[in-house]
Amino acid sequence: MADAGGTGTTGDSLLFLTDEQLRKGIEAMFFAYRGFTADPDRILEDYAYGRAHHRALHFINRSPGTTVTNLLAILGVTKQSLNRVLRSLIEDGLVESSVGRNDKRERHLSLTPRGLELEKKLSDAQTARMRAAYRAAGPEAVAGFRQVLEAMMDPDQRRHFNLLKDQPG
Amino acid sequence: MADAGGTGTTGDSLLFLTDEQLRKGIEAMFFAYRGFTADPDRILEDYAYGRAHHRALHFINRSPGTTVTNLLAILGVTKQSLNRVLRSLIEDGLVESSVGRNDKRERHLSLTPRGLELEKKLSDAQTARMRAAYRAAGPEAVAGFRQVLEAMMDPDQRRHFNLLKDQPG
DNA sequence: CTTGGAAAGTCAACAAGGCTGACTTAAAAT
DNA sequence: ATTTTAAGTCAGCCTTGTTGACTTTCCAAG
Repeated sequence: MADAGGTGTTGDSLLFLTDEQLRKGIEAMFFAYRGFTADPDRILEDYAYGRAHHRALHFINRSPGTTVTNLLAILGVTKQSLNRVLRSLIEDGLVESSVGRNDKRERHLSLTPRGLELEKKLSDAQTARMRAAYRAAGPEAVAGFRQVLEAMMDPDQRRHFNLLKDQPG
Repeated sequence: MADAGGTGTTGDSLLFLTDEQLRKGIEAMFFAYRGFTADPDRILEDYAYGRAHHRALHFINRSPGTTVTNLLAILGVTKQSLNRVLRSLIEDGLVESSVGRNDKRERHLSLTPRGLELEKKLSDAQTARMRAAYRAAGPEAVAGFRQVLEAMMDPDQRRHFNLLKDQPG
């Protein structure tokens, strides 16, 4: 923690590493995450679903045909937690679970037309805010935003994040 | 939604506003927020406290003497939710609640030495990750990170965020 | 001085969504 | 044939959010 205050002897400006700046970054994450989830949350109320359902819909849409095990690793929750959410989505006809071809133990998950519809509704709401923020901040700010977020992830999370990259979606 | 794909006629590069880029931003927020909370969460386990306790400690530390009403507005939860958390922190001697001078209905909240100690422990853990991420990404990336986060906030949240700015803390 | 309303706190009940632990079934791998 | 893996289920618990109803305290306006 030497020179964390940035007032030391390094000529290079490290003022962006002061405790005050870091604290503000923490607070920015807190307030921004609330905005980030606010719009989908409002929509989900009408469906008696929660954030957990949204996450499942998002990542199944993102990687159609993914297995339950893979989804568990991405979401970082227990099998029981995910199962509760998945069961209701399957019962309601938003998600389809099909037995694996090669390995019949696996279940491959995909969205039904109704599932795609809700996912799009949620995604549109969340993306609208994101787009406005991106547009307001500009491309260079967005690049920085993405760099810092990626650096904040745990290595495992970053691996999952990068595996999602550039998929045909 | 016109030209959201960025393949249209605008000569200006709007590739950072493609649906794919926005989706990646959403996923980056999700994975990064998990990293963001991971370290404090581990510490809180030892104290039988949760994230809600951490948030209360953080903002009381940030604005010593703040009132319950102000804290409610910042945290965006109900009085009952906050009260449960606050009560346990007061009972355990981490937070002090004192009757207001001018308005004796108000309670002014501040951290006790023990409260300061835990807040520092949590803050140090969270700040360490933040500092590493900032350092890895560099000052310009950090500026962009902050710009985008601020643009994502709801106006009310942004107001609270900016009121916290540059306090003597 | 009385009264209306704001601030704070409390009690009860409930829901979402995490968790652990124990257990079953089916199929793949050894 | 046995072990391991993938999936699913049941039961129970915790945290943290919610509503609604209610009390106490106290400022401020009529």
